[in-house]
Amino acid sequence: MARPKKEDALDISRRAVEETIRLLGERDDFDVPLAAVAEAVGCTAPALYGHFRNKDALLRAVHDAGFRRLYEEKLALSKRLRSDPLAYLREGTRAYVQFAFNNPTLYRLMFSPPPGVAADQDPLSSDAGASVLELAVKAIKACQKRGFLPGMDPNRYAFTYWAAVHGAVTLALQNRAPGDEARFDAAIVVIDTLLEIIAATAPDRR
Amino acid sequence: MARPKKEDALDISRRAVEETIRLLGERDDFDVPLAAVAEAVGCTAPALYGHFRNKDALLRAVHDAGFRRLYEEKLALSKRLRSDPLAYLREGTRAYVQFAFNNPTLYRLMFSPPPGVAADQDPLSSDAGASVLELAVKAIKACQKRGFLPGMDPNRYAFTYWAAVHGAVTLALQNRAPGDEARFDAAIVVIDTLLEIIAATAPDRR
DNA sequence: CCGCTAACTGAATATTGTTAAGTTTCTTGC
DNA sequence: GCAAGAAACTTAACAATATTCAGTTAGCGG
Repeated sequence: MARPKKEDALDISRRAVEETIRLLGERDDFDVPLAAVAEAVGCTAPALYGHFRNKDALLRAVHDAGFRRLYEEKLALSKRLRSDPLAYLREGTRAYVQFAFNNPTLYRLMFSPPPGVAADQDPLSSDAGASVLELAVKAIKACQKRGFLPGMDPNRYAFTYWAAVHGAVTLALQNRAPGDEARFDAAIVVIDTLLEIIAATAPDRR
Repeated sequence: MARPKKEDALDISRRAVEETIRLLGERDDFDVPLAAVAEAVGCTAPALYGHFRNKDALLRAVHDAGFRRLYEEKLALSKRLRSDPLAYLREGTRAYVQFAFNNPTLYRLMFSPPPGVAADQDPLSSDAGASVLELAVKAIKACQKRGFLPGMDPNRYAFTYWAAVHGAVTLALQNRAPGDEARFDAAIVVIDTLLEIIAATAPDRR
């Protein structure tokens, strides 16, 4: 009873990541047992150690795959809305929030990972999170070309913008949003507030 | 070998929380073994079950104690700087960031707790986090009395402000801050950017 | 057809949260 | 004072789960 029919090695690790993401969608913490992942993939737990050094390595792969998904979703948007920077910023941010609410546990794994998962990650250069920030920087720069946020350092402002959105998302997911609005709305309100501020920085057009 | 000398029940659960906070300071995840807490307190692991229903309940107590500490630190500041709202906002935010960097694991437990710890927490009314937000609302209102942020909804703006600071802190702690500055500086820059924006909303005094 | 390697399996081990049963100390009614 | 009962802890047992180990089988080069 070893070596089933014939299984592509790449296939099994790719499927392990996919199934883990799926299983994360069904629970609210990321302590998914390795045995559950193995069963979903169709093997036993120790078999996974042939593809990942340990559980943290598997979760790190999931973490990275999450950033790739998020990046690709946002990239698709930017192609559609290249012409209107402010609309792209709004819709891109909404897509970001939507992603977080659609995959709350995955989002938590991506941004508040247990340290074993995030460990030894290069300060941020080779990290998938960097490319997400890059998108924000591009969006801010595009807004500046239309006259918004004149004279501001785009990197600095993009990081502040991203921090606000990310903070609102995590607070809302944690149910720490104020008022009686639904949690999702609380995050949307933050976006609207930020966009109002940016819009107010436009040069007068009177 | 049971029932040592005489131990106040309140004393042991208070010390369990304190020792857990201390132990959290020595590690970067919150999987501190119950046995370690028990040894620090001076009892065995099962003894803790007389004071907390389970480990999650202990961590929830730690979570709440963290908010109380944060709240008290900020409250002390507000008494000293009541006269200058913008300075209070700046210093209070710096104290907030300082707290997060001084107690990174505790901060993560407070704001990204495993769901078992945060569970059944009233939407937010009876939560200690609400009082922290209250401080932000008061600070924003005080700023408005001095002419800043005219006409804005203070609750909405306070939440956005808090979200930005919280987001910057978590991103910085996760080493996802951009550029080559130290992580702490990255969070400070966000504060400065936010304060610049608020200052720019003041009515002209020319 | 033979050995060799890769890749997986079942069983074993270690850690850790939790429960069970027993024991000692304190308290309280008499 | 003292016996009965409750309180609060102990040690031992249990359960879940990550990880390791030794064995076994499938495919492949000769």
